[in-house]
Amino acid sequence: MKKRPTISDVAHAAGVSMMSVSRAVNNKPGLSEETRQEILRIADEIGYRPSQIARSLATRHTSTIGLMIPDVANPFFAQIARGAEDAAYENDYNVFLINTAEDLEREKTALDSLWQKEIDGAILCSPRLSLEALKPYFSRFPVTVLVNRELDSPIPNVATINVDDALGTQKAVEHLVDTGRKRIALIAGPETSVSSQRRRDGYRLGLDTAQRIFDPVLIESCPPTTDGGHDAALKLFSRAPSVDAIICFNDLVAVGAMQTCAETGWNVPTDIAVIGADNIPLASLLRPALTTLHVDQYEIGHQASSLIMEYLDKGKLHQPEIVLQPALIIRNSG
Amino acid sequence: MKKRPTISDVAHAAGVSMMSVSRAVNNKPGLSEETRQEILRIADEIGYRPSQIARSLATRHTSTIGLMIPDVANPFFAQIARGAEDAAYENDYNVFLINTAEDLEREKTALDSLWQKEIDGAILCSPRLSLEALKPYFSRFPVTVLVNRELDSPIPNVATINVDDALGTQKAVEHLVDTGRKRIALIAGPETSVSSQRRRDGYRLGLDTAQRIFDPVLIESCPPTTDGGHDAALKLFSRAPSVDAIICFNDLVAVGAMQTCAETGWNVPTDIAVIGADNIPLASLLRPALTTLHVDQYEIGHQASSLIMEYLDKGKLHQPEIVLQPALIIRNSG
DNA sequence: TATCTTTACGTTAGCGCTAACGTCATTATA
DNA sequence: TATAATGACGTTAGCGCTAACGTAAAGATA
Repeated sequence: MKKRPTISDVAHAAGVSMMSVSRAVNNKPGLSEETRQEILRIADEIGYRPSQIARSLATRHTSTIGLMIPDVANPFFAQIARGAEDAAYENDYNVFLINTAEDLEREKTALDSLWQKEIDGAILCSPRLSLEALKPYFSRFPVTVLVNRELDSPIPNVATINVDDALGTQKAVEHLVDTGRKRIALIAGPETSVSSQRRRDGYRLGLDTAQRIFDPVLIESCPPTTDGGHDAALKLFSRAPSVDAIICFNDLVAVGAMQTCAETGWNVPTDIAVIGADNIPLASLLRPALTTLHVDQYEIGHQASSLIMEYLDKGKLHQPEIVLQPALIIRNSG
Repeated sequence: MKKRPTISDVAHAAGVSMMSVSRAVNNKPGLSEETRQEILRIADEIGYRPSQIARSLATRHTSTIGLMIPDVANPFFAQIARGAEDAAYENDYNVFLINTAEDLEREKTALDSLWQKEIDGAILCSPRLSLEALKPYFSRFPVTVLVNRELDSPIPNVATINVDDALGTQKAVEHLVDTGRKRIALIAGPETSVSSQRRRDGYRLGLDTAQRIFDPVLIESCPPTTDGGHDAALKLFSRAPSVDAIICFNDLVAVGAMQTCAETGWNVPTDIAVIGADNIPLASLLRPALTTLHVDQYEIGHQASSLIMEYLDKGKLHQPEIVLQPALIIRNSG
C-alpha cells in the first residue's frame, strides 16, 4: 500500500502552511482565489485526500449516521437503508449500517459500537431492547430517530417514526366490507409485537364502524412468516369454515394463507379474499396478485436521515413524531 | 449530550497513568492483574468507552471493512452484506456499507469515501468501473476483494470471488435433457454482462455434451427483470413455438417468462419447463415452485470478509481466486 | 498623517489515543 | 555480593487534522 499523502505533504509542495491547505480543501474563506486554486491543483496532483479520522478527531464530528436494523436481508429494512443512505448522501453524510440479527445481545453490541464510532446521529429500527436499556444511548448520541417504536414521554433529541398500522387494518376491513365479505378474519402476527396490537385495534375499529359484531374466533396469532401464515389459516379454517376474507399480518403470512387456501380447494378471490401488508416485491408477482397495505419504507429511511441532519443543522427537531399512513393497494386477491 | 469520558478521566479517577488504562482496556500485558481489574472497574463505573477515532488515528488502522454494493434492496447483495458482516463481527471488525445505486459516478464517490475513511480492506461487489479506474484503489486499500469480477493479472493484495455461471447453466441444460426436453432455450440477460456471457458458454457446452445442435434462435437477451423476462419469452415463443424449456438469466426473468407462459396458455411444467437462477426467496413461494440455480450469497460475503481478515492477519492471501459452484435446486417448474 | 479595517495568510495548541522508550523496584543468576 | 533480567508501571511524542488566535501588509476612513 502506498503511503497516504498528508496535509503537510501538500503544504510543503505548495509552499504554504497546513492551514492554507485546510482552508482550500474545506472551501473556507480566508484565501485568495488564486492560492486556493493552486493548492487544490497541487493537492490533486499528489493525490491527497483528507483523512476522515484525523478530521473527525479535530472537529468532534464524523459526518456519519448510524443505522441499526434487524436484518438487511429483509426487504422491508433494506428499503429503509436505501432511503436513509440516499438522504445522507445528498448532504455528504455517510451511513454506518449494523445488523442486529434480531439478537438482543448483538443489539447492545451494535449500540456500543455506534457509540465508540462517535456517530453524529442514530436511526434505530425496531429496537428490541427495553426503553430503559435504550434511554442511556439517547444521551450518548447527539440525536436519535426511533423507527417503529414509541416513547413514553418526549425527549428533546429523540424523534420517532411510526406506521399507523391500526388505520391500515381499518382500511382493509372497510374495503372487504364494501366488497361484500361477511366473515372477515385477522391473522395478527406475533402476540407480543406492538405492531400486531395496533392491527388488532384497527380490526375492531373497522368492524365497529361497519356495525359488524367482533368475533374472537376470527383472530389468530402466528409468527410473521409464510409457514406461520399457512398454519394459522389452517387453524382458522377448521374453527370457522364460513370465513370469506383474511387480513394478514404481512405479505409473507398472506402467501402462507393463500397456500392453505389452494390446498383446501378454495379459490382466491372468489371463495375467500386475502389481504397482506408491506407490499413486498413478491406481492405483485403472485397469481392472484396480492392486495396489500403499502407504506413507503424508503420514505421512512429518507425522513429519518433528514430529521437527523435537520437537528444537526438547526439544533432542534421540527417534527419529533412522524406517523406514516399506509395505503391499500388493491390487486386481485381481495 | 453528555460529555464523553476520556482515557485521561479514567486515569485520574484510578490514580494511574493513561498508558495503564490503555493497557487495561486493550488487554495488553504489562499490568498486574489486580491493577487491571481495578482500572476496568473504574472505567466501567464512569462509563468510559474508547474513542474509535482517536484509536484509529494513533494505530493507523480502523477495524473496519468497506463493502461497496450496487443495491442493498436487492436480496442477492443483501445476503452478501449479511455474510460479510457476520464474519467481520466474529473478529471484532465492522463493516461500512455503501450503495452505488448502480451509478458510475456514485461508485467513484463511494470508493473515495472508503479511501477517506481509511478502511482496512474493501469488498467491491460487481463494480462497473473499468479495471483501469479500479486499479489505483488496489494500492490505496490495504487489501481488496473483488466479487463477480475478474482480474487480468494477479495482484498480491487483491482477491476475487466469482460464481461459475457457465457450470450452473450447463447443469441446468443437463437436467432438462435428462428429463426429456427437446428444444431448450436460453434467456441470457444483458448482453454486456460478464455473467451473461458465461451462461451462454455453459449453455453451448451443455448442448454439446448432450450432442444436441445449438440453435441461435433459441437465445434471447433481456434486461435482468421480470418485464425483461416476460418480453423475451414472448419473442422467443413467436420465433420458436416448439420450445419446451427455458433457462433464465435469473429468477426475476423466470417469473416474467412464467407469466408469459400463463398468458399463452402453456402449462408449466407440463408444456414447458422454466429454470431460474439465484434462488431468491420468492422462488420457493411461486406456484409452481421455481427450479433454480443456487449460490450461497451469504457464503460469498462471509468468505470475502474472511479473506480480508486473513490478509490483515497473515499478510498474504492464501486463496486469491475463489470460484463458487452453483447447485441446481429442483422444484416443480422444470 | 494617524488610526482602523480588512484580507490573506501563518502559528500554536490540542482532539484522544497508543508505540516506543524510560525508570525504578524486585527477583534471578553468576 | 555484584550484575543482569524481569515486571510494573510512567513519560514523551506524534498520528493528521482544525479552532482559535496572531500578524503583517494593503486599503479605507477621519
